[in-house]
Amino acid sequence: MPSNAEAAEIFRNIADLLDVLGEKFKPDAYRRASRSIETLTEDLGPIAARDELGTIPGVGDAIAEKIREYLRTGRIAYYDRLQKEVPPGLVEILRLPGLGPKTARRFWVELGIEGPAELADAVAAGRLDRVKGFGPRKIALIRDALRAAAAAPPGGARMPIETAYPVAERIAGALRARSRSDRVEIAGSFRRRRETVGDLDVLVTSDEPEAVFDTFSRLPEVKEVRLRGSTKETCILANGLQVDLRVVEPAAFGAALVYFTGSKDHNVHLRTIARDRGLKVNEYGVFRGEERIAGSTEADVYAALELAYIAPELRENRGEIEAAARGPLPALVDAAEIVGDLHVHLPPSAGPSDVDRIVGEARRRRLTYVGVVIGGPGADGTPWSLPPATVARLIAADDPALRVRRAIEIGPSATPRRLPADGAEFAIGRPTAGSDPADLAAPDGVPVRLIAHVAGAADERAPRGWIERAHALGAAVEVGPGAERLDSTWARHARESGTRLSVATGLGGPPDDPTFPIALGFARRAGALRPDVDNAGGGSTPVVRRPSGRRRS
DNA sequence: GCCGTTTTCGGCCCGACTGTTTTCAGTCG
Repeated sequence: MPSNAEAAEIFRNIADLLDVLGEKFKPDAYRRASRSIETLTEDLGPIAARDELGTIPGVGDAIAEKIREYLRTGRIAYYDRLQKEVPPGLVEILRLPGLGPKTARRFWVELGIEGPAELADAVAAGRLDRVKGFGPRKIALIRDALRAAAAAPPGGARMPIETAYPVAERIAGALRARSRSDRVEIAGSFRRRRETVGDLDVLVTSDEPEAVFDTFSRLPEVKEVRLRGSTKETCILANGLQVDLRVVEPAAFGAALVYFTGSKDHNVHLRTIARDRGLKVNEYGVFRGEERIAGSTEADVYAALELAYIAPELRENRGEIEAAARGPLPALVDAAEIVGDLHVHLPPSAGPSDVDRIVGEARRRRLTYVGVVIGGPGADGTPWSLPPATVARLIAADDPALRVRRAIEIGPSATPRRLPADGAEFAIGRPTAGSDPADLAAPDGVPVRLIAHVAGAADERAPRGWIERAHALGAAVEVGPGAERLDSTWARHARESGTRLSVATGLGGPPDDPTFPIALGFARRAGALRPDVDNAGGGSTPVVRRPSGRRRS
């Protein structure tokens, strides 16, 4: 089954192989095409069917033809040929930290080394000592890299943003509290809210870089300092994540934030625009000749390039720059606009005090309504419901400032029968393994307000049917923080089909629960505006479309 | 291999850091 991810990987591998062969510009061209394909919102198949492969940034005639070949046959002959030409071990050498194409090629051509094992033998035998350009430090670095690669599984794995978020926030918080730094911001794909992050780019303004580096290096999360200069430090965390910390002056903070937030292709496009306007842009600012004309804020940088501000979540070079050149972009849904959450869970054993905790937190967050799930099929499929005393406390908590509503969860194959459906005011559809969206229906008189998917549901990778069902029921689709359960894909499909989203708030979770910022970011990446979001305020969103004849509180 | 309100040919982002150097090459992001 051809996939965008696999095609992107093939083109990335082609770039590596061309690197080793000493090609100059082709590797970058293939990498650019690979990154474009990776961030596509649509499968390659339909794009090819419409004959629109050429509209993908970085894809020209030659790569379009290779994509068609891949879609047709599942293979690319050019790739197969390159793999025969270059020993596979050389690509492994290329992927060792600190070793690049030039070095790998020299090993191959000058020493006949074709893989990591032969390289290790050469190091051990001292064959590298006599080679020009290899001093003792370099050789030690190679030895370490080989040892690390042998000990660790093949690295480079990206981490789900949900996993990286708490540690990223802890680091940022520690830097804010313990150093004399004025501004601390985590940039990179983390700030763009990609589903996964490869590393963390932390940006700090301070007039004492050394003190910032000292604080950072001593954090308990930091396992190893890999390099340290006057403006930059690179560390490895205990969980394996790499963190690049940079200290910049306040006058350059906006420019640095743009630069290190990326994406790379967004930046390259910005520089092209700058050049067209007779300007230069780098991480220090926008320059006309020697004069810096912008740099302290991101808005200044975009304005100097005659562009409207572009939200980080949109910076993927998918047309956002062209749109910003035409005028202001529509405002994406904002954290302050989220006014409620209809899908708050309490465990079946929860008591009245748990209700108070949830309600208190909802008030602190200035929400105007919450829906609490009082029953549904449990993880094992058997029905459960909250104890009557807890439900009574829920009803009592309802007041004009915070409307509290009761929900039940339903699934097509496991519609609960022994639930207090009597007290439920709306239902939340929950896809279950192997179930058919068409079968999803709530008990009589109970409106379905939301369809929320959970990890492990069989159809979560093919959400279209569920989103269509939500659309037909007039329900919203919940967006959560799960990279692996493809929440951001759900958000994109829902948005493209005009189905409303609901942003999960993580209400009731632990203090460092990343649910809300990530779910919100996924919605924003999908281009969601306030009217697209069911739980974003604006006055037009009734909490529940209530069946007629019901009590009103 | 891609791309074009300077171009269909001749460019291709740009700066920090490291190691090995007597002024620079390679790697990384």
